[in-house]
Amino acid sequence: MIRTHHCAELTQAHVDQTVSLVGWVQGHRNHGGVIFIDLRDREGVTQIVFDSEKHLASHEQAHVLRGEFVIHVIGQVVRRPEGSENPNLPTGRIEVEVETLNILNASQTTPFLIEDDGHVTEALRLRHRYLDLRRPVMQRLLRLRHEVTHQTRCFLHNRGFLEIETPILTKSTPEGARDYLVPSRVNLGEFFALPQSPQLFKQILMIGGTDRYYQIARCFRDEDLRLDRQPEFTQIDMEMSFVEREDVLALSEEMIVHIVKEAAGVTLPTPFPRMSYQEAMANYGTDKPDRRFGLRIQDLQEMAAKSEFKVFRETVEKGGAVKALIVKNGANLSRSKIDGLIDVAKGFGAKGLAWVKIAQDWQLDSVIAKFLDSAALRQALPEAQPGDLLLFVADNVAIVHEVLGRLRLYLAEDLKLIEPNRWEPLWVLDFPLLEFDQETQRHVAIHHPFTAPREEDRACLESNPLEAQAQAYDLVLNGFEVGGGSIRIHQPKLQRQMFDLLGITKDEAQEKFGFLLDALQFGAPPHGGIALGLDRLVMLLGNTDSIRDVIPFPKTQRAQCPMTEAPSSVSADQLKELHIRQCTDT
RNA sequence: GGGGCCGUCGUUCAGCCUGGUUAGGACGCCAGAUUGUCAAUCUGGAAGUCGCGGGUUCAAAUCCCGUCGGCCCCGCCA
Repeated sequence: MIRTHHCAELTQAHVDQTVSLVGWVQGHRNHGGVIFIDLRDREGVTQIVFDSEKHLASHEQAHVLRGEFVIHVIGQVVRRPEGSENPNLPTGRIEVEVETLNILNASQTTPFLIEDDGHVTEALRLRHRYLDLRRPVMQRLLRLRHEVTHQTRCFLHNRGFLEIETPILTKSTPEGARDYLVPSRVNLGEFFALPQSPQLFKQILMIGGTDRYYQIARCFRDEDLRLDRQPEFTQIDMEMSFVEREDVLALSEEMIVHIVKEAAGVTLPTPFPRMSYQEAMANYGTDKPDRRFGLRIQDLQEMAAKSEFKVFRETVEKGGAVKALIVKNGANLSRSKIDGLIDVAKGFGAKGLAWVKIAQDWQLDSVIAKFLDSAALRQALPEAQPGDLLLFVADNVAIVHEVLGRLRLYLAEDLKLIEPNRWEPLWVLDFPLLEFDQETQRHVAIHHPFTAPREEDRACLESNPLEAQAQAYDLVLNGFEVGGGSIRIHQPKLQRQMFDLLGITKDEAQEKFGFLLDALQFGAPPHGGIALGLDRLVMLLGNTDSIRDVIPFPKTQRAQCPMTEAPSSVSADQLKELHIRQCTDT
């Protein structure tokens, strides 16, 4: 070993020892007769000193050192002179007087400084990710991610789960996201698909008698990117046999609490609150409510129906909805600020945004005040008080929820309603099984086609399938969907019925999912599971605002890697071997 | 496919609205000075096709059009 210690290790206890350190030159402070350098490695920083009076040769050598040179030094640990300790550094009470300097590698001047608060554009960071990763912030996030996966493995191992790998080269499936395709040279004209999730394999594993499976599984979806979405991402994927919904919820809740506590030191409030999908939509306008702040959506249907305000009354008469947000102490917002909110609401799809300031004694201050009955409003909104601002949207229910749901998040950000270090996990339950897709004029599964309906809804699958509820559940943390799962269909007859409802013919079903239908006929156990979004979870725990910060080598929004410049064109020979011809449609 | 913001020395920003000096600051870089710094300091210096292309104009970093790239959002993400 070249080194005897890492760069965050030395303390007063090591004084007088001769040590050997390696690392990167973080900065140099040249005082003439003495040169200070911060030596950095993964663990931290130690100050090393080149003193011309003590070690003239190494001091002479040290003049060539520049940022990010890789060096090896041997020297004595000494206590720093009185008054020159650095309390901000764990190693700040000591330094190493260098006797021998060995330059292991030089470095060009870096395109940006290796420091946490360096203002650098992300594009440049990604192009030189090897430099970006040297920053302590990134080291911290890499380590956090490792801790999360490590704790996951510890927990699930102790609960009897087996870690099992499933294929990366697999079969394209018709439903869901776009597949990434991989041509097969051996089977010309045919393609593998990269898995969107290991869904079918984990079900097959249950049928294979594995009982409890998990995998830190890479998943691929060829869809557009967002700040919390990458084309390849990682799921903590798990499945259990002979379980009901409560079993999966209980075990995954316990697991999350364990991981988050052990990996990040965060204590989540337990038990996790639960909310139906209907409740989430009605109160928060989304299926992933951020409950770190209030600002719940208020229903004003009754009041609006009787209102003299034509927009409200006619909306109700036409079957629409009228709902509102109560902005606490919002009456002091300026008119121009409110005009800004109106524009924001329009941007979210609203035709308009009515507003009312509640003044002293429930006097209403608004351009529509004369149409509104203060007493009726007061009765409809028991939580509202003088000093508050009311924001109304009247439209069809879907738009009202969309607009108020997004406006709610906008206001939380804008008015700084979210206290830091607050954690709000939430189970969202009772999802509908199906929804009707106007575009294709057919039913589509809300979760996926293998999700079981509630037992009591089996009958209405035939008569009124849109009424059926799924045995599905989502885990929401601070407004992000960090997990989802369901109890699966384990009876072939029900699975066929489901495919029928989705408009998948028998032939199609057999061609695409035949192996599952076959397997279900040979004694498939009841089973269910869940998949957690590892990247999103680490992003939240790491208190960073982009999924790219917790993926070592992420893609940009155009799904490219700035460092490797993937994807790239390939040689004509490679294509020829695969019998692939490129056509350029213009 | 659509909407929004952004692009200026190595980096990060100002300048652009209201066209007109030599495009400016900070950090970094280079050279010199300096024995207790840790955002070291002091002195001096180098460094810019103003993303790219076209247009308007006597004159474009600045106005207009297009295009490329980055980010955010809608669609999409069973």
